[in-house]
Amino acid sequence: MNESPRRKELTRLAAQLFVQEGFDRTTVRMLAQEMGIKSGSLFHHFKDKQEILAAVIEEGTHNALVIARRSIEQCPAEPEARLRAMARAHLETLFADRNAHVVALFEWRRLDPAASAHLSHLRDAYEALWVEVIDGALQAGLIHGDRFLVSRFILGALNWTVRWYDPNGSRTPDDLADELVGMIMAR
Amino acid sequence: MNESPRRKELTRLAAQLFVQEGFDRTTVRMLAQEMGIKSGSLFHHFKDKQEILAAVIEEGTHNALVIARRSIEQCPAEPEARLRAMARAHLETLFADRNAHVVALFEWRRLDPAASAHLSHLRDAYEALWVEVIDGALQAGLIHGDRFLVSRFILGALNWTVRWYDPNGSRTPDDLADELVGMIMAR
DNA sequence: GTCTATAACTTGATAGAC
DNA sequence: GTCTATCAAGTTATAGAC
Repeated sequence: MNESPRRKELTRLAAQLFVQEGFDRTTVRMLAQEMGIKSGSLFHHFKDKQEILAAVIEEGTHNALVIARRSIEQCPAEPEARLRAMARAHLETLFADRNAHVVALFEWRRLDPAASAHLSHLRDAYEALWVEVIDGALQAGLIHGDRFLVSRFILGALNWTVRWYDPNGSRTPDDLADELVGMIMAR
Repeated sequence: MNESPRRKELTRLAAQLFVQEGFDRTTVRMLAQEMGIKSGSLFHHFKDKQEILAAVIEEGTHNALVIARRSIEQCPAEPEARLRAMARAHLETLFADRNAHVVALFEWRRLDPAASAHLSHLRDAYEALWVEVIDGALQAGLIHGDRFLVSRFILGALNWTVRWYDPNGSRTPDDLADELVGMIMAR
């Protein structure tokens, strides 16, 4: 993979537009303008528009995986702390980090089959990490339910925050994460 | 509002395509073909593409509201039954009913400001119904947390099922609803 | 690495006949 | 209510100069 600093910078700008407008409504002209170049020059860095999307989604998923791993390594080994750390990490990559993870979650369907197949191992690794942490919480009796469904519900609740959460409001992403974990914990 | 049977039928078909392809990628030619007419004829029924989206979203949100109201009227008045009924109704409109509610949830942002303003009362009424039911569950000590956040998390978990749930699998939408309610209930 | 210019095509929408 | 024919504008992507 091409990993020039220039390309990384352009990928970051693309992620921002993809979140604001959606992939389909974002034109190469809009991308070029945001990057301060003309639309023709874009294709020196990316083969086509699809490749820009793939680059954004790869970065977003990779970031999420790295940050989540780091978070659970650095936190106490208790199931509750690990669950909280995962939820916090997820919202951190969604709101505090760049927008790439949001694009990965909401525009995955727009990837062509080849790119999707190539990147699915990253997504699978991230979801496996979640299931692992949730398994720990289940075995500790902290939460209850089916491991698969619990993961899906928690991730759904977290992902949907993109649609309503206002980062300029009074609550921090960490507050949200803690509230969600509190909601599902047996008392 | 124009409510001819023909227009209703076309709206139903549009909803299906909007779910499959997304609003932006669905062209008026695709819509026309699905409806068995030519693209020019479409504009006899709808002023423009935006109006088709507005019609779909209005129907989807209206349906969701009607079905949810009926569900909690017909179920026992206990907080747990009502919560369960709301979750089941939500997934019913998402999967068993037509696709219009899915479009309402995932393509709301594509509405122009005028249409969004005109339809927001429907969405607000639906969300108010949720908050009402959740308030009951909170007061009964069935669940715990902030009423606003709990509503958002539950709706997020339910909405995101669209992205992973396979209606042809072994679980029914009702199973999902019950599992979700079970997950958040204090024991 | 960026520019200009443009090819090749698709888009939403209209006009007028039937 | 549907058709055909078509328009104007916008789309992705390419070619070759600098």
